[in-house]
This record gives sequence, C-alpha cells and structure tokens, in this order.
Amino acid sequence: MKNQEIAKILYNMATYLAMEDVPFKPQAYERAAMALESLGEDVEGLYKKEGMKGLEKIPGVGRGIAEKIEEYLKTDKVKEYEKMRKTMPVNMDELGLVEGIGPKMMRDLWKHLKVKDLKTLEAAAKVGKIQKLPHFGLKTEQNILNGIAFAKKSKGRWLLGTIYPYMEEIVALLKDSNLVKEAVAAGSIRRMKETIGDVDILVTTKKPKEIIEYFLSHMKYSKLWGKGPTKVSLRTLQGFDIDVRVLDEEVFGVGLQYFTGSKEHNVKLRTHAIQKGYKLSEYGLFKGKKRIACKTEEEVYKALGMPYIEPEMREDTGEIEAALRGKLPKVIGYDSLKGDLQVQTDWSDGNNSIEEMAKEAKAQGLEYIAITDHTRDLAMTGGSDEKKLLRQMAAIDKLNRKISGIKILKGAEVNIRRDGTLDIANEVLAKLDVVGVSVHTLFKMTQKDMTERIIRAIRNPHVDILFHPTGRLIHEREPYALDMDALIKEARKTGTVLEANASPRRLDLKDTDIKKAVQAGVKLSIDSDSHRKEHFRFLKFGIAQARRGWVEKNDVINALSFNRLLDILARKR
DNA sequence: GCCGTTTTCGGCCCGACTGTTTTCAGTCG
Repeated sequence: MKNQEIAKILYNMATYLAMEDVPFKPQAYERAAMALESLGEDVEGLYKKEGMKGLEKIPGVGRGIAEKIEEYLKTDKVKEYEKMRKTMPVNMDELGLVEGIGPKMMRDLWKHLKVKDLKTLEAAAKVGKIQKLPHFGLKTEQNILNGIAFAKKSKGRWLLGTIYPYMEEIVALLKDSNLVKEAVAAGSIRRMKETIGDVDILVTTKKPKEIIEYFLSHMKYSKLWGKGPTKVSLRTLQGFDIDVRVLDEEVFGVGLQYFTGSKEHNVKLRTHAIQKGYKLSEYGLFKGKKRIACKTEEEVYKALGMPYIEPEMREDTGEIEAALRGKLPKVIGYDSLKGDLQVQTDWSDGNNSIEEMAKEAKAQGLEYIAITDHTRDLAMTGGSDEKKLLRQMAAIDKLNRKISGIKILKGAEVNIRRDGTLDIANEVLAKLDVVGVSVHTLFKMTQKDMTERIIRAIRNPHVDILFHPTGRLIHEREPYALDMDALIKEARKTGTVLEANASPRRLDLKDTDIKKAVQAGVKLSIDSDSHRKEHFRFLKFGIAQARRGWVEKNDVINALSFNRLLDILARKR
C-alpha cells in the first residue's frame, strides 16, 4: 500500500509550505495527509477502480492534491515536492523529532547554518552558533540540545502502530506466494512492544530459494543488507529493516520461540533447560543428542515443565517462575472488549459524527461506546461548555432511540485545571454516564504539584476514569512528572479507573505501570481514543499492552457487559 | 488547497505559553 508513502510526502510538503508562510495550504496538505494515513483502503486500488473521482472522495482531498496523488501513483514522484527538496534538502523526519523546532526554525537553521539533520543541528548547538542567530537565544539552544538527547533515544525504533500494518501486509504477501506453509512475524513485534527496532519474519517452505526471490521481486527496498540460501535482509522504502528467514518445518516451534525472544526470557529459559538436563537452542530442545520437542512452541514449554507463555509476557519479569508454579495469569484476549470508553467526534476535534462513530463501533463488534469530546478549556478543539454538553446529551438520547445494536454513553474528556478543579460544573458532570478527566496543559509542573493536581481531580466523586494518565507521547514528549505509586493508591481508594490508552502514539499507561496498577487492585479501561472511525483498530494495541501488563479480563471495565459496566460506573458516585 | 443547512467565493481551530522581545513570532495542543 502506498498510502503511508504519499501521506509522508504530503506532510513534508505542508512543512515546506509553512516555511514560506504560505497561508492555509499547510493545513490543507496536513488534513489530506491525515486522511490518507488512516484511510481504510488501498489508495492505489481506489484510484484504479474510481480514478480521480475516487481520490477526491477522500475527505480533505480535492482536485489539486488528487493530482499529486495521481502523479505519485504513476511516476513514483511528485515534481513539486522534488523541487522543494532540492532547494532545502533537510531531513524533516529527524529535525521534526526535536520538540520546539517547527517549520520556521528549520528554515532559519538551514539558511544561516546549513543545519539539515540531527547531527548538524547538534554540532551547531554545541559550539554555541545557534544562540547567536536572530530570534534565538541561550535558552532556545539549551532546549534544542535537550530535544536532541530525547530524539536520539528513540532513533531507529518505530511505533508499534506504524509498523504493524506493514508487517501484516508483508506476511500476507508471503502467504500469497503459495510457496510457504507458515509465515509469521517473531521478535518484538510479536511481543507487541510499544516500539519496534526491526521486523523478523519466519517462514517454512519446501522451496527456500524461490521464496527469497519472490520476496525480493515483490518488495520495494532502499538497501539489500544480505541474501543467502535461507535468509534475506533489507531496508524498506519506509526506512525499517526486515529479515525473512526460512526455517525447517521440523523445528519451526523452537525457532519461533527463539526468534520471538526476549533475549532475557530465552536466557532464563535455557538456564532452566540445563537444570532439567536439556539443551535448548534455535535448532531444538535436546536430551543428549536426541531432539525431543521442536514442532510447536507449546511442545517446547511443555517439555520444560510449564504451560505455554504468551509472547507478550516473555520479558523475564517473573513469567517463567509463575509458569513453573502454575500461577500464570490468563491474560485478556484480543476479542474481549465489549466497549470503548474514549471516543471523540466532530463535536470537538474528531472527524466523524456521533452516528458514524457508533455505526463503525458496531461494525467492529462493540456493544457500546462512550462519546467523550473535549471540554471548554481546550479551545482549539472546540471543546464543550456546559450548554453544549447538554445539547450533545440530548442528541445522544435521540440517536440511541434511532439506532440499534449499539449503546451510546454520554461522556466527556474533562480538563484538569492547574489546581485540580475541572472545567465543567459538577451539576452537569452528574448527568453524564462516563466522566473521563485528563491533563492537557502545564506539563512542566513539579512532581509534587502535578501529583496533587491529579489526585484532587480524581477525588471528585463524579470522575470515573483518568484518561492517558502520564501524558506521554512516545518519541515526542516525555511523561509529566508524576508519583505513580501515589496515584495508584488514590485510584484504588477512590475507585477511579485508570485508562490504558490504546492510541499508538500514547500507549498510556504503559505496560509496566499497567502491571503495577492491576496488581494493586485498580481497574482499567482500554480505550482507542478514536478521533476518526478508522481509529477503532487501535484497540488491539491497547489490549496488547494490557497483556504485557499481565491483565486479566476481570481487571478491565469495558470487557464487562453493558449492564455490569453501568453498575461499576454508578459505584463511586 | 479545500469546502459549502451560514458561502462556488471567502472563509479557514484559537488560546496559552515560551523566549525573544520593547510589542511579538513561533510552537503546541
């Protein structure tokens, strides 16, 4: 699918246009990029079927951008974009990672100092050249250096949500060859880690040479790292690395186990095997010279005296010990959610109407959703005040009478102010089915102040859920300073639910905090934080983080039936 | 460049915060 490639070009064109202070076009390009990014279907297929008309049906895409898309589909290039790149060949992906650098700064840094990527940026900052530029100063330079340090930490790793769809496409491509029996991704993507370094795909086949040739002829890549009789390794045009390995069918299970990792899990498992008189490697589980269990992972674990351990749990955080004692939790399944308790609509910064979101949720098999648009203080989103909320509640009541097969709960994502009070009056909160609260301002408070702020908010008896509790954006923004243990304690005491936000940029709470919270007896809600109907697919990534946090179905309120959910929500008030 | 139960032309999310500034531009959400 070329959707992501084109989206990236449109985003970058938006940045170039913003550099030149072109009015309104940047937003237009960005809107189109976003729409393309989360378009449910293959844009190339759409174009082949319906031509320009089809492209122009994408919201935010009109004549002009449709022509750019067409040009790319036909020639693999967009001339105007190539021209922009020539005049200012900066690596926007890299520079954009640094918080505080926007289009105008990129432009000035290039103009005066020929800064084009992280390396040249850091060099310029370190010798104090940046603070001497007009409109820059010592503090800006310091912020840039801090931003670089943060950007470096994330370099080379990709968001799970970004890579996952590509991985699925590649696995499907391999299966389509009719040359393989098994094709499955191993490594960190199988463990559903929040970020992924590279993708490791294992296949079994009778024709190793053919499958490798097939793979190479069907992939677009920028670098071929290596090619052998049973392995090929390359860098895709998107910039991440893929290995495809051919395994012998007889040892597929033990190979899958080995390549899934984590390394730490495998080290401990091998040590345990030795204690039992075995030897474990990617080639088999051996007793002396005899291979005893290899075909499936289940066999391998069983032979080692333990039940199957879910890939998401294989991080050596106690899972092997728990498995040996028969104390492994039965983690929540990917089909367990019955509802979604954070959904935005076009009443604030979402893209679809309440009805469209409800219908899509129903199509995804959900039984209920809560509409939780932003509230007043988030002016940029068109957040609701009390009056608008009441109007929305009436609209939801009406809609509930009209549509069947899905229940729509009345909710809001209410802002926590500096002092821990909320930006919607209690009388109105009392009328909502679900009140979520969250921090969207003043991220730089001290840990003490931030912790007190949030704790005060969740003590409000109308508050059901704390949304994205730490405020982090992976690779983009550090979490704010917060005493997680104190928060968990208070959540437990007040009966407040903590969110496991499933949006791939957030995954907030993160896996380790999820584990802490649940083991302290706090309930979770796993929400997509959908801003358009395509976002419901994010739920999978939230469930994955919950599985990584050893969460069972009973720990999750939106795995409950509608009626039992209402009981739980009523409890705190 | 996009879009239309306020418009086929004339609008386009807007307020807070930061750091550089003597009145504002850039960035973020």
